[in-house]
Amino acid sequence: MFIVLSPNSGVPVYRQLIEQIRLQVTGGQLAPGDEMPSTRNLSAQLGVNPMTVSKAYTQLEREGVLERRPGRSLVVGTLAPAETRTKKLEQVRESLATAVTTIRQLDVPTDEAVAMLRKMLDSHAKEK
Amino acid sequence: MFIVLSPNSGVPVYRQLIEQIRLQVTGGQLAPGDEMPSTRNLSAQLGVNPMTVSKAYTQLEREGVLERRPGRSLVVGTLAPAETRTKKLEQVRESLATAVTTIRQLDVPTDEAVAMLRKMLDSHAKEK
DNA sequence: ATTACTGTATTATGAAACCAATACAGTTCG
DNA sequence: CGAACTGTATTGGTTTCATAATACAGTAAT
Repeated sequence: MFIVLSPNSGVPVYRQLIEQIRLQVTGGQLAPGDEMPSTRNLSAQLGVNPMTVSKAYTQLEREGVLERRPGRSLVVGTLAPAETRTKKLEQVRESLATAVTTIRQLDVPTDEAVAMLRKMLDSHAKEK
Repeated sequence: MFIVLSPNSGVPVYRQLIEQIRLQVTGGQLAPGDEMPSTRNLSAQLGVNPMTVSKAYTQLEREGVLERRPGRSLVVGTLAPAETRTKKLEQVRESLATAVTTIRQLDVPTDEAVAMLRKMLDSHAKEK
C-alpha cells in the first residue's frame, strides 16, 4: 500500500487516507483478501495518531471496502468495487481533468505542462 | 469573478476562496485594478459568514494578490510579470501534484499518463 | 496460560473552522 | 452632515479534527 499525506492541502488527514485507500482498491493495487497495515504500524509510519487511521479504516469498513476480523488485521473486502483497467484510467483522467482546467485557464502551453508532468513523475520515481 | 464552493471536499471554505481567486488573478480573468465583490455581497451570494470571506481576502492581501483601500472595495493588485509567471507555474505544479499521486498509486506508466494529459489538452484545444 | 499482536471505546484536551452579533474606522455621494 | 457603502476587530459559541492515554476484547502462536 502506498500513502502520501499532503499536510498543506487543507483536507483532513483521515479523508486523505480514505480517498487513497479507496483508490488503490478500485485500481486493483489492493486485492480482496489483502491485509491492511495495522493501525499502530500505519500511524507510526505516517506520523499520525492511531485513532486517526482507525477513523479512516472504520469509514472504509462501513463502505464495504474493508472487512473487519476481530483480533486480526482488517482486509480488503470482497465487496470492494471491481477493478478494471477502464476504471483505473478513468480515475487518472479525473485527476488530470482538474489539472487540465488549471493549465488552460492559465494559458500554459501544452508542451510545457506535459514536460512538467513528466519531470514530476520521474523525480518521484527517483526518490524511491 | 466566478466562485464555486465544494462543501464536501473537506477543504475549508476560506481556502477554496483563496485558491479560486488566486487562480483567476493568475489566469488574467481578474486584472490589476479590478474591484472585488464586497465581503457582505460575496458572503450573501455564497451563503457563508462575511468573516470567512474576509479571512480569505486578508490572506490574499498578505500575498499581494489583493490591495486594500480603507473605506473602499479591495482591488486586484499589480504583480510583476515575472512574479505572475512564477505563480502560474506553481499553481500548475500544485494541480499536477494531486494527479501525480493518483498516477503513482495506480501504477500507471509515465509515458501513458503523459500521453493522456497531452491528449486531453489537445482535444480541448480543438473544442474551442 | 502467557505473550504479542489486532482494532476500538472512552475520556480529556487543544486547535481550527465557521458562525453570529456588535462595533469601529474609513470613503463616497447627495 | 448624514446615509450608505467599504473592511476588520472583538467576543462568544458550536462543530470538526487530531491527539494522548488508558483500557477492553479479540486471535494466534508458543
